[in-house]
Amino acid sequence: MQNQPSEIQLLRGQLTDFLQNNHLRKTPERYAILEKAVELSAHFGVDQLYNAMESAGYHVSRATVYNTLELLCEAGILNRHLFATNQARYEVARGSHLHLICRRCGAIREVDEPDLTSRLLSEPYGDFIPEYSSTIVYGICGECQAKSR
Amino acid sequence: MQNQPSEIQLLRGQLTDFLQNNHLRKTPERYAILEKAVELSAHFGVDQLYNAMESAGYHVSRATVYNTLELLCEAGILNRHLFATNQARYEVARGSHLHLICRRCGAIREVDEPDLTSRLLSEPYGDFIPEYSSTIVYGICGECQAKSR
DNA sequence: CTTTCTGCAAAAGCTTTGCACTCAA
DNA sequence: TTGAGTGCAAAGCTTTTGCAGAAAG
Repeated sequence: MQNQPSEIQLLRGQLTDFLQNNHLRKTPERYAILEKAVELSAHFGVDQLYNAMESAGYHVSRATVYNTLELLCEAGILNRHLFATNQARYEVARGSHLHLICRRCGAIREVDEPDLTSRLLSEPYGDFIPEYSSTIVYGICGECQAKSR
Repeated sequence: MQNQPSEIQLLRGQLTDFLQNNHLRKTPERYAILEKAVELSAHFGVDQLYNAMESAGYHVSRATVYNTLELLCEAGILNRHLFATNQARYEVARGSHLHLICRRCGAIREVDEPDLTSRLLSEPYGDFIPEYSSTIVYGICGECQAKSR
């Protein structure tokens, strides 16, 4: 009897397929970055990933991090979001949820919304091919309301 | 019989109310920037507004543009979005729609979605007070598909 | 008159780019 | 062997900040 493959195993396979199909190279950096991306909590930024890898004693250049994260998006493994700040945030593409962003402090909260993504992606948009969606509700979080009182 | 007030008249009034309620000053720059913001097509960037004002012979500093656009968001007159680029985009807060963004060329297309906004804003989010929403569907536009063939 | 707001320029932060070197195929 | 990929550092953009001067109330 075989074990169920873990998420990271599936994602590694997904990356391998993507690289092969597109005649791209399977470099150790690409797999290492995928590994850390999955390990980090949701909505990580480039710097966060970079620092996490440094701390783990695995050095890659910032340029490679940028390149690889874009590649992982291209492969459909990660989604790229821009929330209140001008710093790109990434998350593993899974689940259907929206993001609550506080306009004051930038705090991000995730709210499950089971049908939202599939509904947005299944609509007809003419010749535009939808890939993933990003829904943000901007407002003020409880903590910041308390502060301004 | 009185004429219906135009949108810009309503918005000027909205700005005046906001400034008075918050004990802020009614400077000519603030009204001039509001004017241009409404005049510009949807999804304008800071630079676009700045240049438009220069062309019109009305000089304001970039810092003032930044400050005022934030103030107009605070007043609920504009909404601020971050699409694929790291350049903030603003639009007059009206209608309920989502945005299709091409991951290749960054083209923005607006699609009406009558109930989306009200649905997102009326949901219960605990102590988070929702103000406005931003829904983006990322994908590849028809033009870019044609190019890569 | 006082304090907020504006203008200017410098600084800061994220991302991209160019080039030499490395290594996957 | 060879060209895609990586590392490093510099450059590029957008946005923020600090301070002196202008002007709203």
